[in-house]
Amino acid sequence: MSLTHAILGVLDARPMNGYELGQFFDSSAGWVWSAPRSQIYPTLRRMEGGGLIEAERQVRGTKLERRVYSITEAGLAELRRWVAAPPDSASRRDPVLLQALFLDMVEPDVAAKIFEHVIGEQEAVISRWEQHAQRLLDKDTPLIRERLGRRSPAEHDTIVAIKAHVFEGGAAMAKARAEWAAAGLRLVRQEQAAQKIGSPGCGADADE
Amino acid sequence: MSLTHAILGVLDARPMNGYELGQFFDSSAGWVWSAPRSQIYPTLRRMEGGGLIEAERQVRGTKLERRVYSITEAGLAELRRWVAAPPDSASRRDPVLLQALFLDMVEPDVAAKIFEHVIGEQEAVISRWEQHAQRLLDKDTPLIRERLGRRSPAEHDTIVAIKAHVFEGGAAMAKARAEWAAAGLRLVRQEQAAQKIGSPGCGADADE
DNA sequence: TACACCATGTAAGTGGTTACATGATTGA
DNA sequence: TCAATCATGTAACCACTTACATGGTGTA
Repeated sequence: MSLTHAILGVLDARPMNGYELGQFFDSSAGWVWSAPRSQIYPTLRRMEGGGLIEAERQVRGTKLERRVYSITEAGLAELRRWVAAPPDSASRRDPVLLQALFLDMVEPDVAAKIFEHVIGEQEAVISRWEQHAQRLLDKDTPLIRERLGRRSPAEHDTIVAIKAHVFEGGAAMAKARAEWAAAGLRLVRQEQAAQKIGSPGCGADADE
Repeated sequence: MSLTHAILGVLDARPMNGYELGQFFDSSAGWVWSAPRSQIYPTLRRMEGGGLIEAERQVRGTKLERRVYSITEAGLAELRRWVAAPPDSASRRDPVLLQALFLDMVEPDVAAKIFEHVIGEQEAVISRWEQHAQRLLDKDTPLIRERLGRRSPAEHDTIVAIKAHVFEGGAAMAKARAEWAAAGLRLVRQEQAAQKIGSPGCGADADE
């Protein structure tokens, strides 16, 4: 139940309603975890039932009600317990690796397109993660300010260093993936070249 | 529906029954994708219904029946279609990054233990992926032999190069993760040291 | 005859996605 | 008054996990 803990971690920075949480998870800040609102609202109700968070009803205008949730002592304890527990190594399935496993079944130029697609995608991901890491180091995101406001100034540098490190990690993983795809691209380009030389019967065949 | 395609990819090497597929997905070869048998059997039935695979009933002894599935022309076409299609970039949630995001909430030595745990775990993963990559390059796994048996010898080196590249990719991702965790460990160790110097009141406080 | 392995499933539950439903408030 | 945004949900579905159920076969 990672969503529960993601929500606890956000509400530890400041109280929010479901709508705001949804916006947050949609933003780049929520890149590490995300959830549609249809999952957020029921989860909040469940968490409230479990005593991890508590709601304060507010009314905008005359009728529009919103439920602003804050983390409780029990929620804080649960968050700390979960953070300190060894992460369970669930089998990480990777659809892209699975697809690449069968790339020998298609023409080299099709395989090349797949790798190029991955490279482009990952490059966008890298810059997004890195930008956010920098913003955190600069203490320049809406949430980090609020979060730091509740902590002693002596801790501030450590806190942003750890949070930024997570986003640098996301960038690092994306880089590894992009480099892997680039190597794959070189691999299929070689294959493509070998095919061109081999096919018009201009001699010098490899293994026969 | 990645499991469907994973199964198609395996059955393209040779016909198998559900039990064998289960064994395969449990083995290191199935590290890229896995599924419990409770998911495999219904999926096979669905795929048979869809005409992607066809079953041959075999009887061992007098009563024990097994259904050996082979890929059909339609299945092969679907596999090729899926392989050539651009991978959809589903938001990749990462529970470990999420957990690390809140590591500032616990004592530095607890955070250090988490990072150490990740490092140890990833190192085991790296060697497994790398070993399998090497076995593929050596054409030395049960499945790759059967797979190559159905392809022209001229293709063999390309095929194993691509498949091995996938496992090298898995290793590369795990390495990136291990390095990230190692950097995280250095980060919290620094913090730990700063805390020790700072706490007994021996002066030289940073930011005040 | 007992144990490891072969073989195929069902059922209940979780976490997440997609689509749909409803209505209030604010500002151009 | 119209559109964008605020606000909270329900329903159906999908992929996957965990637990349970059943029985045959080969061999020590």
